[in-house]
Amino acid sequence: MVDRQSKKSWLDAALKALASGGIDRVRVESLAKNLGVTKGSFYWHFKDREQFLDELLNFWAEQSTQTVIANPSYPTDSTARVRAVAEDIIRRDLGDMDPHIRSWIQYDKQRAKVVAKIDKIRFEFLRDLFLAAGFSTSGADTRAQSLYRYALGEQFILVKESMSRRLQRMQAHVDLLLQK
Amino acid sequence: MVDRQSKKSWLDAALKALASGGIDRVRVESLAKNLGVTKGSFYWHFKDREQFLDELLNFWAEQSTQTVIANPSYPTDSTARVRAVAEDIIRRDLGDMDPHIRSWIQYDKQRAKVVAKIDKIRFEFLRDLFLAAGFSTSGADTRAQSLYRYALGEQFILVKESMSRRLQRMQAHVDLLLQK
DNA sequence: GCCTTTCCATACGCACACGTATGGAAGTTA
DNA sequence: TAACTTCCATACGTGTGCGTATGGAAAGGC
Repeated sequence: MVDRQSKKSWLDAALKALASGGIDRVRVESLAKNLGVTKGSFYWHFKDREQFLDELLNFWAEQSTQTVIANPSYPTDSTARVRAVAEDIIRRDLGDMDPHIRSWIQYDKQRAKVVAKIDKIRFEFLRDLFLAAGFSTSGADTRAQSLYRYALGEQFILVKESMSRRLQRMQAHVDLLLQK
Repeated sequence: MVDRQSKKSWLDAALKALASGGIDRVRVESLAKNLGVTKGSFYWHFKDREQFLDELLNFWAEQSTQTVIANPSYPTDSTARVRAVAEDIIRRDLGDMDPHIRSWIQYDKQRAKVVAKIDKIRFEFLRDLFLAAGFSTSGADTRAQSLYRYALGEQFILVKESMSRRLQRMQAHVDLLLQK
């Protein structure tokens, strides 16, 4: 038994390729080469490339809801929580794969629905943070939207800065959001 | 003289194709079909697809600096100007082509430099607005960054809302930024 | 009216990537 | 050990899109 592949190994390789050069680099023969096998393996595990991409999106969606939301180590103080989450968002780049996924599904209405759901879940998570921090329904709503758009914008801005500066900026932004 | 093509007509067609389905739909034979000619025309006007894409990016860059910045009809009152610009950003989707361009050049470091310059120009424009509105250097800086990231995030968020609601949200965001 | 330049059509070769067909090796079960 | 399942290699057909070569039509200069 030398190097048998599973579905997961293909999906992992695909995520890596996606992050390196976009969906255009997620090619079955290319992935096969990276894994040290041939297409034969791919077409045994998956029907075709389209179905594979569907699984890839779901694969990402699952592990992205797990990471962003469920972090038990956030502080209990409500405003401190907001700050901690904001820092977390920058540190892990909102999940790291996010811009690649978004660029990919931008022209695919069907697959965009999956990402829209993720957006909704994340937004509600952020909104609840602001609600807990004592803001009104509409106040929490706009603040959560501001924060989420900021996080998205952060990924597509092309004037890249150092991590410390980005963290600093995010905290300055949160300062604005937390004013009463 | 029946339907002679110019460089510009190719570039216009390319922008349209780019907006409709991303850079993957910018194909010479496809564009030729849309224009009612054959590849022969393309390869007379352009060396190859790569050089064409370079020209396309510059083509966009020129007309995007013109539109966003130079609008003489903005109000003279400094905070009213901020609001007017913010509304303008939403209304014209930060130039409309922006998300398509960004998705395209995301994996192309060379071409990304062009977009980075645009980012810089726009940011400085926004920062000057906040400076004029009486904020300190660092205060104007973070506010301009917040606003620009908001604008970028707006383009990639997948929970699409109505224009009126988006305008309303943006104004609420500006309210936060303009607090003293 | 000829000649040159401008612009495009047609036809071809080529590379890449998908999907399929088929056989076979390695492991599993009986 | 024989049969069967799991997984992959090899080889092939096909479509798509790039780039090139060549010829020709239309327009303008002389």
